[in-house]
Amino acid sequence: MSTIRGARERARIEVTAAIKDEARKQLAEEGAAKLSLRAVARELGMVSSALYRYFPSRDDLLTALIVDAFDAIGAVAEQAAERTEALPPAGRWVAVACAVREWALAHPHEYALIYGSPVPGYIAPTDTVGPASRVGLVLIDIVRSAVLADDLALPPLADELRADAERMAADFAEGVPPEAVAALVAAWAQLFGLISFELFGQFNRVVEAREPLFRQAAGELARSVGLRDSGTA
Amino acid sequence: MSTIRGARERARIEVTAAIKDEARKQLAEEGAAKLSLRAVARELGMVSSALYRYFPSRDDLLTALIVDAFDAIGAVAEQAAERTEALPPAGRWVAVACAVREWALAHPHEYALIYGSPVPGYIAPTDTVGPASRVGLVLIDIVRSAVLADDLALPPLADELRADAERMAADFAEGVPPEAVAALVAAWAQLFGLISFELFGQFNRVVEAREPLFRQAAGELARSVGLRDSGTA
DNA sequence: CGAAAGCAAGAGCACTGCTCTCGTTCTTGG
DNA sequence: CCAAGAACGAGAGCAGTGCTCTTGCTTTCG
Repeated sequence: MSTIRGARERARIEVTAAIKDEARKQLAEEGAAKLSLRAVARELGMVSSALYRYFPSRDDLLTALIVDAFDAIGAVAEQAAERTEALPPAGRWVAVACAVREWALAHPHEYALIYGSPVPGYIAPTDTVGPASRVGLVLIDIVRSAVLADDLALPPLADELRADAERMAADFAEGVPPEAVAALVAAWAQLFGLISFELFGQFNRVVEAREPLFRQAAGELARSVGLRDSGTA
Repeated sequence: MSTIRGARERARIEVTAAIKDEARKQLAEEGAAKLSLRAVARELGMVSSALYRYFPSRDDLLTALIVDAFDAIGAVAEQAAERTEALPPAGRWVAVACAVREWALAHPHEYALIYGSPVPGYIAPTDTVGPASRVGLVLIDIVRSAVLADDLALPPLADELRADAERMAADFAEGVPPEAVAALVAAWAQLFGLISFELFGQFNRVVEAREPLFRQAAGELARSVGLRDSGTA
């Protein structure tokens, strides 16, 4: 599959990429709200209606950017995990968290696009769920690789939570005990809460030492999912 | 101050309130992106230009809604804290957290307005910082009221964080030890991370038992700031 | 009472997303 | 190989937006 049949198909791929690049550029400069199809077309030297041959609507363009952003932040997380494979799990956890945070700081508008308020009538197309889960899967993997070596003492689960935690474990975190899965999902959300507060201005006039605070909190989150600082393996 | 001088002034207040109400209604239905000045004016039976006598721009209208939303969620938090004054601190913490979450679930678009991605060129007018800090102040108060009775064992702070934590304690959390202040600020962000993930769809197809998960995580966050479950007031 | 300030209305500008039509160009099956 | 058909870019146009400016009317107040 994906063999390029002719000049037309090749051109289509290139133009599609050019549109996304220009859109990403405008997104980085002005934010999603100011992203204008007409401005993108103008900058590319084509007329606005021509753009609809490639994206059926503005929302579809945004969706494409969303998928790309999820993939980018997912790739960053995966790379950080690979790069630190030798480290103890808690260290890997913090490394992944810091990598994600740094990507967010470097691409604030793209981060806002995927972890801020859903922009349009917030449909969540099915093609976003795959890329969207990559960061989470990295965190799960780190915990999974550690859970065998470490007998963890996690807080017991309430009954209503236990059943769902077992389902989650079966669904996407096989081999991880339910207590850890529940803590993991919560820690996942909390990690992005820290990043969002920093990025969206909630820490303005409050926190100055943001990187140290993030490291400290990420380290505590690692503990909360059962990773010990002096973890063996 | 604030004595109503005449019919004109009284009318101005009423019209301003009517505009905000209609805007809030449209915000709740369609979200901030779709909020249209012209539609608000239309619904109110006036012409769009007349609206500019009351709000100099669309962003100013949004800012007014933001302030109101911060006040509303702050009031909810304060009420929850008052209502549970007799409970042990950890219980109050969870009660406040749940109250905030429930307000968010009931007013998703208003929540997105204040804790989602900053909508316009994200200026943060000075008149928003007061209302914005009310929830945080409630949490600080709970910890402060408990810190005397409980000798807490919190993780030590890194050097770069310690200085800032001491500054924060002096600035807005007098009487709370720096370890608790750092944990508090992080827990504050993490709390809203949990709410945002649930509200913005990140938990779709992942977490089903969201309320139990939130309670569990909020309880752990209470522990993380030094509040014991069996705390003796 | 009359000047001044506050107000609503309307027209208008520049911009947006999106649709439709019309020639042109490339692709492909008979 | 060439004609039918699909893909494409350009342009005009529609409905909607935020915002400005001018024009009269009404309320306020010296």
